[in-house]
Amino acid sequence: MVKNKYELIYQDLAEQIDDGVYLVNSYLPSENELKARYETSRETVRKALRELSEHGYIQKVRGKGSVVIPRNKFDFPVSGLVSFKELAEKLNQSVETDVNRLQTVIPSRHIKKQLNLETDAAVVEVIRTRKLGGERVILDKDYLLEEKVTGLTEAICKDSIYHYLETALGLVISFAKKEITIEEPTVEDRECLDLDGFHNVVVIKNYVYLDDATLFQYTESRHRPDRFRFVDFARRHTH
Amino acid sequence: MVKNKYELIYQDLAEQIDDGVYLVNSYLPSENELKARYETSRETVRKALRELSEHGYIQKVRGKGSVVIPRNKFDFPVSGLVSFKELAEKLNQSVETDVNRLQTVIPSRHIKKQLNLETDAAVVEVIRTRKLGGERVILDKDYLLEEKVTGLTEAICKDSIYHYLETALGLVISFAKKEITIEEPTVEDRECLDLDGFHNVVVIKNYVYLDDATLFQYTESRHRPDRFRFVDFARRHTH
DNA sequence: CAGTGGTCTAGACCACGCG
DNA sequence: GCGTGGTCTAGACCACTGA
Repeated sequence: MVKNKYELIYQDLAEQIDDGVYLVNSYLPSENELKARYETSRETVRKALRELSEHGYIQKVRGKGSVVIPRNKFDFPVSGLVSFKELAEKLNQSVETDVNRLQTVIPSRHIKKQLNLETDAAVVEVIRTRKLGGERVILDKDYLLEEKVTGLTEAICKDSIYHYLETALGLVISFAKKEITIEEPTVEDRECLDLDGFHNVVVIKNYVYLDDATLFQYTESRHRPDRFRFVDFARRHTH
Repeated sequence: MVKNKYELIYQDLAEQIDDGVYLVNSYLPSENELKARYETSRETVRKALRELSEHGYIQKVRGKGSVVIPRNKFDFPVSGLVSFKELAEKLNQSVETDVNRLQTVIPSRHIKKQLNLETDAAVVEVIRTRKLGGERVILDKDYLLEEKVTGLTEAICKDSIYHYLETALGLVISFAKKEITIEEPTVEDRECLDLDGFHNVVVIKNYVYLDDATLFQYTESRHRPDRFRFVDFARRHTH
């Protein structure tokens, strides 16, 4: 697997920041210095720095340089489109997934609308509960276009759907639109989650798109409120 | 106010997408075509297209072109660091802000920790309630470094603090780290909000940084759950 | 095959920070 | 004035798409 030059520079610098080679509030070497060090052009260095900036590693200050900014390595990275399995690995928590349902269905009107379907294309419905510390705290309902996701099995759903799609099927997940709201629990929520005394659930609706800009998945992730946390890094855009 | 070339191209294309000149699922002109049309270099066109892509206007597909993707113009843009006033204008709702408190204080230990203060630097505390349709549904608690925000008045707080900082004081807000959780209402929440029967509040903690990478504001925004909605556009990052 | 976007280069000029 | 990052250019080569 050959990497791009800017990708190598990005990873090298990101690793050094994570390892404390460059401390928070200190400056990275200047662009000219990096250009010499990596034997490349300045635009290539700048591309790596741009990615570091977008991902919350550095802040560029005109006339001065690139400052390393604070970054909690173990934060919940929902905003970057991370799957539950990847997340669980980062958090290093005891987690478990139960597959309640896995079937191909003709989508209901509601699901057709969410997936923007004109025709009666078949849809794979996956319903899973996620346990943290033995309690069922997340209910995930996925609806995927069947034509794109052949060969889903219960074992795959217990592991990671994304991992399967990306490695086995070669699909490239590109972007998602996400919506977070607070709702009253449904009957299904009460059945599938250990809600104890909680009066609300946090609902995350996800519309996931592939590389070629086609919408191929709609997901509802329903969380018990005490176990929900969302962190985000946002840059201010003025246009 | 002179604009950069890529900024002009960005705005021109964004406007045309919003106006339906380029429809969802259709392609923008190719980079070479745009380069000729705007009489510029390809890298400059690419910079404009990169911004469109980051902001959820287009998806670039190799070998084919830039596809316009769906985008709800009136969505709640919390993720881009937008102030309540800017938001209210977009939503075109009847909104009102009450300033409950505006004072300079020696920060408590908790606030010092949030703002990462070593010394006893003075902090301006602003507490506001936001009304939507006559009901008090948001409680905003802001803590700003006093040395940076001289001259705050109640009238400014009723309008928009960000607007004052950016225009009158020339501060440049650059990025923020945000955390969303669900909590039990405090006594203060019960006093300041019309909670009716709601058992939870949505708490958004914001750590806001300036241009020069200094942390200068900590904000807690406490929402009644039925009036809370957060939407986000996220690209998948694989590194 | 021609056309598209992705990467990379070498160089130019500008705006800003700081001494 | 010097070093920093920000913008812009003209050109090269590659990888991918689709006819």
